[in-house]
Amino acid sequence: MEVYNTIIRRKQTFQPREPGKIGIYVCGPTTYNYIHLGNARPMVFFDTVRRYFKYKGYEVAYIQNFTDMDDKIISRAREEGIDPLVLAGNYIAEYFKDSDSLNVLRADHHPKVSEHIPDVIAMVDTLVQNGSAYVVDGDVYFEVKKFAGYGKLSGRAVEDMRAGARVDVDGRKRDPVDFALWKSAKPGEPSWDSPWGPGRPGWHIECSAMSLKYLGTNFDIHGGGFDLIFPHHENEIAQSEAATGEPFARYWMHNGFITVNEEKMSKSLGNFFLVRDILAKYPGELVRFFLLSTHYRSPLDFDDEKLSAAGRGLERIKTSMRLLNEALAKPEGKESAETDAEFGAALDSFNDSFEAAMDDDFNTALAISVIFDLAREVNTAVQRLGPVLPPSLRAALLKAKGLFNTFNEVIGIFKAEQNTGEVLLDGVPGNAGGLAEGLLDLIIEVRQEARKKKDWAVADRIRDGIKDLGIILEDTPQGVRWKKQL
RNA sequence: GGCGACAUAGCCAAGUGGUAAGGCAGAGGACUGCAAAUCCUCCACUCCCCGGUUCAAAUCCGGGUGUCGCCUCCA
Repeated sequence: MEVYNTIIRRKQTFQPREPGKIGIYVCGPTTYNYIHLGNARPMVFFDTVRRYFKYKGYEVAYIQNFTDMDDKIISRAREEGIDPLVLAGNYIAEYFKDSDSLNVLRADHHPKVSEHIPDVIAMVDTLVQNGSAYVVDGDVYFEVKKFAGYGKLSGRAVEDMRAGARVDVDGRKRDPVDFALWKSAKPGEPSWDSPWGPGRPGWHIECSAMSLKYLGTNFDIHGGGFDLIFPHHENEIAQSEAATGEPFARYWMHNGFITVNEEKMSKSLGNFFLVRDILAKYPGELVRFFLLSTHYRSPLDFDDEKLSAAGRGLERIKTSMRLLNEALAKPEGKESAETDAEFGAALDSFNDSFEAAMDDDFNTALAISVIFDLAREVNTAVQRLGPVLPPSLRAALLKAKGLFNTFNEVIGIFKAEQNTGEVLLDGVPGNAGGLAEGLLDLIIEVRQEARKKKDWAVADRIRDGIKDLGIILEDTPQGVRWKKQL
């Protein structure tokens, strides 16, 4: 399979460090707020990468960190008058609520900086000892000019960076491009003891320390958003390779941005959408589907209309699943001569197409188009079906169902239980749901009686009225089907 | 200023040398009491513009225009 590697700027045949095993490290959020859609893209995308490798039979170690200690967390905690780690912990809990909604599986480890201070200190110490870093008044800086390969990921020359430095130079640094490994604590700031005095880790060092701890050197995939290429990942490479003397990561994968009105969505621009707020209006699977419907390296513009349009497409796939299950529920009947042989044959090609798409740098947009092709094929086969199901068609439908499930295992856009089309009413679990559904069944029954009497005025009034409440009724030869409006 | 990415129909979006996937919207038809859902048909002589290479280019090369991003915390 081919994977685009940022460090060489082109696709490359993927070869894991060890056959059959893959280690992935993805940079997670700084937890001082709820996550926004821009954070969700790498979560969903790399989750899909991980799912696909598993599907391919690899043993995957998937690590995603939380930055639970940094300047923004400290200032936010100060505003709210609570302990920074408590604040960060709260948002980590909220993070998981959102990631669950997006069908993102838990990582094998979710390391936090605050719990890896000894690892960070050991690494910084190594860098100081071997001359890659220097200490100034309790701060420790990495000396960029000591690392010959600096700039290899982002394709920049150190000279250019000096020329373009926009920020006031910290006079204590030997060179403007040097960056902090350890920051001494100002009065009142949380801190840990270290050989250089009380302080806390710089931003970049945590990812180096934790990825190396869990995955070792030269691990397979390091991922994150495009904006992390420089300086974050560039610095990670420098400090990691300077510390270990070995290659850091083999493949660097970076997802493109979510934009709003063609502008980058970001916390600093203030034009971000919280996942939480989007989830209040749209199902998590739809958000996930939307995020995967564009190739991960392309920018993705977000607005309600685009999400809705994607929703109508997703609905088509779900409808197909529902029709498929309805057909499978029919009693078995006689083999009919005209059973569509092409159907079975067409099915065979879908799995190959799906894998080919995913093998080509995780082309989820193309992979999803294969799901649409499958849906059409299923719908066509089911369309002319009578009251009974011939055995050969049953076999083919079961095969199609297996394909849907396989694809879904990777893409993760619907939950298995939802395949039947049994959609729960909004926010009414348990008894209340039973009540709501009971009322719904009753009103449908009444409407059927009206239809029997050809009282179309009453029948239509019920259908229209119920639609305003968000329930769509569909009359079919087999009876009435209802579903929640998206 | 330095570095980089992208430009495909009304919209979203695949496609990196062989003659334009898929989805949404739209038009017509089948089905339906009418709808909905579903199916069938149609919907880019053309891929930002201009040159070039080639038997052949949306795809490669050169130039131009436009948009976006990184260089500062950011996924």
